[in-house]
Amino acid sequence: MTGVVDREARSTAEQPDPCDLIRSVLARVGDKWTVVVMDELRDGPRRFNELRRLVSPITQRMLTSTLRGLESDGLATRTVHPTVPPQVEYALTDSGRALLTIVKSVATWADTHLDTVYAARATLKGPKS
Amino acid sequence: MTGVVDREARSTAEQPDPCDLIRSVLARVGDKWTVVVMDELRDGPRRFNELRRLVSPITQRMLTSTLRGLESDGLATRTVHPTVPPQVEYALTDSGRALLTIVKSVATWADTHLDTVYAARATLKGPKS
DNA sequence: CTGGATCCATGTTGATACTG
DNA sequence: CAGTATCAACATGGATCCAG
Repeated sequence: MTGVVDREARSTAEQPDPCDLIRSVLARVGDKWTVVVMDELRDGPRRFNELRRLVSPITQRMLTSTLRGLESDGLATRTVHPTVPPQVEYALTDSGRALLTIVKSVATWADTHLDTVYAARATLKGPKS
Repeated sequence: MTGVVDREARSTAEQPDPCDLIRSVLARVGDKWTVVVMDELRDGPRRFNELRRLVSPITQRMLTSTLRGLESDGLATRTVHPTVPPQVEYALTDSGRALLTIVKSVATWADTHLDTVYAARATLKGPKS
């Protein structure tokens, strides 16, 4: 990532390392469920089981852990409504929304370069030896 | 990813599923080494052990596997020079370069939202109970 | 309804040694 | 130089059961 983020620029609040953060973000959007969940939050807040249904075959454990991940990076918020039965709403933050936009540009990239990718994969499989 | 890629649009060459491809790309850039390696290829071709040194504590096994991954998605090329000792050069393709650009926008995002992320992480750790 | 806790199968990574 | 092969450590995800 040289040249992308000035590692020594920010004066005092020198947290771990910007590069680590970048990697952790990439790892997060690279995991199995995060992006799908974020995408389901694009139109507004969703409740836990609502997401569970929308994201189809995700397990509770994974949904919980995915949401905790989003929350812990400030990409989504968790709002508990003290009703009975309990209701919990999740919503994207502005940060999350901004990141989702970037992720969608990856989707666009994929769409644009479909041929390249499949061609490359096919070549490695069996170019007729 | 609803709305990003029209799942049914492309007529005949219906490979697996664009969504799968998107996920596989996200997973690739989300892994530990891919982006770092790509970034080292940004200024031109590099040889195997050259990359090995540049990417510091990467193991041969991981470098090989990372490069194979890039190659298999058409993000980088592998050129063998039949000299002795053998020389192998890796270079980004145009696709790879385009993807790297997008990834760098994630880096920019991270830089912009540093505060949000760290604040969220700190909040989850110990908001003074 | 929301989610914590546990167990377990599987995949991924690193260390190390060996090869054309 | 540029890999491959093997094995062990670890992380990840799913299934299941329990609880506020």
